[in-house]
Amino acid sequence: MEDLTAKEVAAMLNELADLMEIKGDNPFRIRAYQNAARAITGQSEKLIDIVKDGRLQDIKGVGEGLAGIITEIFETGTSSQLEELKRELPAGISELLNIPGLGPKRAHQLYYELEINNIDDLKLALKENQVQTLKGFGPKTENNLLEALLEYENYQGLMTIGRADKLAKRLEEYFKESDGLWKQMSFAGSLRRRKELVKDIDMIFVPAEDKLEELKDTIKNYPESEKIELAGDTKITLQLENGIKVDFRLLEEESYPFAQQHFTGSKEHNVVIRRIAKEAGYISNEYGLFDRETDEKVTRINTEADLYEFLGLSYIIPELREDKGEIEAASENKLPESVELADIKGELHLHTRYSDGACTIEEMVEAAIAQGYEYIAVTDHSESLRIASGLTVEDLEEQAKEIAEVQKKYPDFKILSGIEVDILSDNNLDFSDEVLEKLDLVIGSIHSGFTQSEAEINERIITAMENPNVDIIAHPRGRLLGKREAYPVDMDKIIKEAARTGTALEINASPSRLDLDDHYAKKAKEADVKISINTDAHHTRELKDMELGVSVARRGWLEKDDIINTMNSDQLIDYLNK
DNA sequence: GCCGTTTTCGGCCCGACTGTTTTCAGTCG
Repeated sequence: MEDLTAKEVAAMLNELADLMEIKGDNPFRIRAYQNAARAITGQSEKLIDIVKDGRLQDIKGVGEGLAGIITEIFETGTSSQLEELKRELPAGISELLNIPGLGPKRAHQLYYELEINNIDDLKLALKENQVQTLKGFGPKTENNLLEALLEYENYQGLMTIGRADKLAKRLEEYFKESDGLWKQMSFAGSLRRRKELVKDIDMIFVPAEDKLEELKDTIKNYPESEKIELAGDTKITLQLENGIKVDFRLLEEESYPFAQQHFTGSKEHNVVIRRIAKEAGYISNEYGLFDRETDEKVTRINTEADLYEFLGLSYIIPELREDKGEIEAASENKLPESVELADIKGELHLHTRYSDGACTIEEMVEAAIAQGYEYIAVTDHSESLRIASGLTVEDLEEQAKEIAEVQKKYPDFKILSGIEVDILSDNNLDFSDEVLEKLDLVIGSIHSGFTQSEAEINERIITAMENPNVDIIAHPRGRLLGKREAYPVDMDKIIKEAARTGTALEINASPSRLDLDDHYAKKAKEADVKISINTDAHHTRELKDMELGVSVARRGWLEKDDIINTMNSDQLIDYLNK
């Protein structure tokens, strides 16, 4: 039996689906493959265990056929169907589908009529005007595809939610200057669902009376826009620098709640919502909910919550709308009571000038108080992390004195003395137990030895968790979003051991980390592992990143009680002393 | 290929925009 993750198997099923699409297979069959790919990644159990027990068909979306394919992948490392398609279609062809405006039908034509089987071939053919000779293509399509291809080569990534938030803020400020032109304005899409990586930004507007045209012009004149991608009656797409797109939808006021729901997505969530509406005898779209017989609009829906209620569901927060079990839970009234930003009572991971932070202890305290917190833990780096001027034992004693001084000035606020201690490559911690014992809070983390094997890194983390002084493991996977992959680590094992040793795992809220992510945060909850949401702030302003960490927690179905820094300071101190 | 309080067949979400057509196909979200 091959050792594969659900994600790896899902990638194979999606590749199968892509190739089947290009070949021209039955679209419903293709969707079944895509659904199954998503369904297996949404499982909390390890996929290999489900396969071993022969329980694949218990997963909704996996029937006899796909269970066979998935089992075959585990037994042989691949699928004979996939291998056959790969023999039939060249390797680079599925990448063509990544170019905006180029879907399976056109890829099919390009391959079978012009023998184009990769991006480079396509670029050449477009430049030599061969593509416009195909049926259904013309000079405009050819030109659009060439532009899209060049953009794709230039920018093919997703932006982090942190970056998207900054763009969104500038958009919001721009449109607030012309607030007479609209009655409603909101963001939707994956930005509103708070996904860690966002492809584009979606905005919804209800224009003020007689201001539709003026609003459209204002949108088109957005100063950061490099190109108007498309502009219709109700929809405008702008392209900003680096190929980032912003979609605008303009609707009547009575459509607003439906549009919010519709454009927030996800697509998969909406497919199920519309099916439920259909089964109840309605058509659901961005304009309203309509009786299938009479075409009459349901008038008593004024908010998104009304819409969910009408369909027999409790309100589903945007962060959960991924069709990963939330609709079933909503129909049974079993949704989590999602943690909120206001539940967070303190910050347990931050840096000061003692190591690589930019601010003093007192400045961090002031900022935390301004944010409504009851406590912080000062957790600078330990000695061996020289790049971040890690503290020696003497520095740590020095710092303890300063903490005591500042504590006197702020009697109603609790300052915990802590450390972010390096878990060294030889499994040892950077400080002795004698040093660690004296501290209120110890965070263990890996900042070196990323090239070690998975077994070695597992062992490092597990050894650290077995040390009774270690309270939290920081950024457990070590990834930097869009920059560095996670080091090899078996998170299922780490979560199991965290439960056994009573160690909390961190959701690192820094926009470049978001580690744990929503997926593993959910798994941790299901294993009864406590979570600490920490910003790892190196500056007072970074304490505000907490919102991103809370979003990850909300996407991971976490509730207040799953998170240690929702406790008040007395409860937290009790918890840490246990 | 999956699914079932219309259950073993016959469905499978819905609409906007563009470019290509002359009533629509393809793509996207």
